[in-house]
Amino acid sequence: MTTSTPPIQEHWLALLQENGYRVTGPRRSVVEIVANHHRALNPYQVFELARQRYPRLGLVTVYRTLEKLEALGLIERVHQPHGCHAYLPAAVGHQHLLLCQGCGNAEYFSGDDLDDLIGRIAARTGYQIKEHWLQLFGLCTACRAGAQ
Amino acid sequence: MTTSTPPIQEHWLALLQENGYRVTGPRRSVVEIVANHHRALNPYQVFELARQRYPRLGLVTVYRTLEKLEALGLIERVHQPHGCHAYLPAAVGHQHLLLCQGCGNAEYFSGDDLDDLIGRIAARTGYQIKEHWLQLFGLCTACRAGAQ
DNA sequence: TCGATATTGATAATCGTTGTCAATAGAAAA
DNA sequence: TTTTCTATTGACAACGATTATCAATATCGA
Repeated sequence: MTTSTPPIQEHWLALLQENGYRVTGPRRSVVEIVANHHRALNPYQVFELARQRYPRLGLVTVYRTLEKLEALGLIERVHQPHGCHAYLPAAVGHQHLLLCQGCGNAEYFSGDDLDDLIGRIAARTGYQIKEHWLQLFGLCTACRAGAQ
Repeated sequence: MTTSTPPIQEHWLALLQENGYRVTGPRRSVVEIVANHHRALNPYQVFELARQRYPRLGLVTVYRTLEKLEALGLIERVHQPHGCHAYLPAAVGHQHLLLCQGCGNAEYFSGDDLDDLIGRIAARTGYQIKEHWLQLFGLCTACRAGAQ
């Protein structure tokens, strides 16, 4: 039996390659961490985790890699009450975030139903609404059970 | 004719007083700026504006005053794509933000209608949802007309 | 295998924010 | 009013997070 590499990770590395970037050891380690986590990680957290794979890794390289991944639309910044510099694999299409306040787990959901609300607000205020942010915070099933 | 001081400002100063804080020149200048602006201002912007009223004002005092105003629930932090450290006079009750991408103007609106959506997501995901953030971005009437 | 050059890590520089402290000023009491 | 206590102030230093610099290194096409 062979341990297969998660496809997301390979996709990201291929995309870096296709865009003229080199695929290096440090970048592999960063991609591996961010692509396979379900919770928002800030640059230092990524550094600490990725360093276990690639011990010579420098923090600066983490910043630079995250910058490129964000530019390619592979990750996106998450705003939270405590810190606005954590990243998650980007959603497919336009989705919203559901964050667990217990374990930090993040899930996307699609909330198309906002159109009505947005239409009403637009009509009431005269604004032309171009974008919206919606995020829900709560406790996931596991944390509800555990944190009783 | 007497130029009357806006009531919000007086209310804030009174509340500072009631909570055992002293009402000082520097604080007056900060309160005057934040209480009377319709757009989110970061500490340095507050500093620059308030300094016009009270030239000896120090930046550190702005930070400390904003801290107190936030603790008293008089202002709240606004998260935006470019910067998460700007403040606005707090909403009355639970409201959402509508921000103009042109002039930066900020308005609150109530979006009670989210209950349905939140209920659906809770049912679908098993999460117990405790909080939510909703922000709309767009162009206000004036900016729509001007920025043609 | 080689070579051009993108990338790296170490270091320094910068920015925004918070801590320190003597001087000052608010406000209650005399 | 004047006095007195002490919260508050601004200047300065310290700090953490992020960005710039640069010689050494590693990638990947030739």
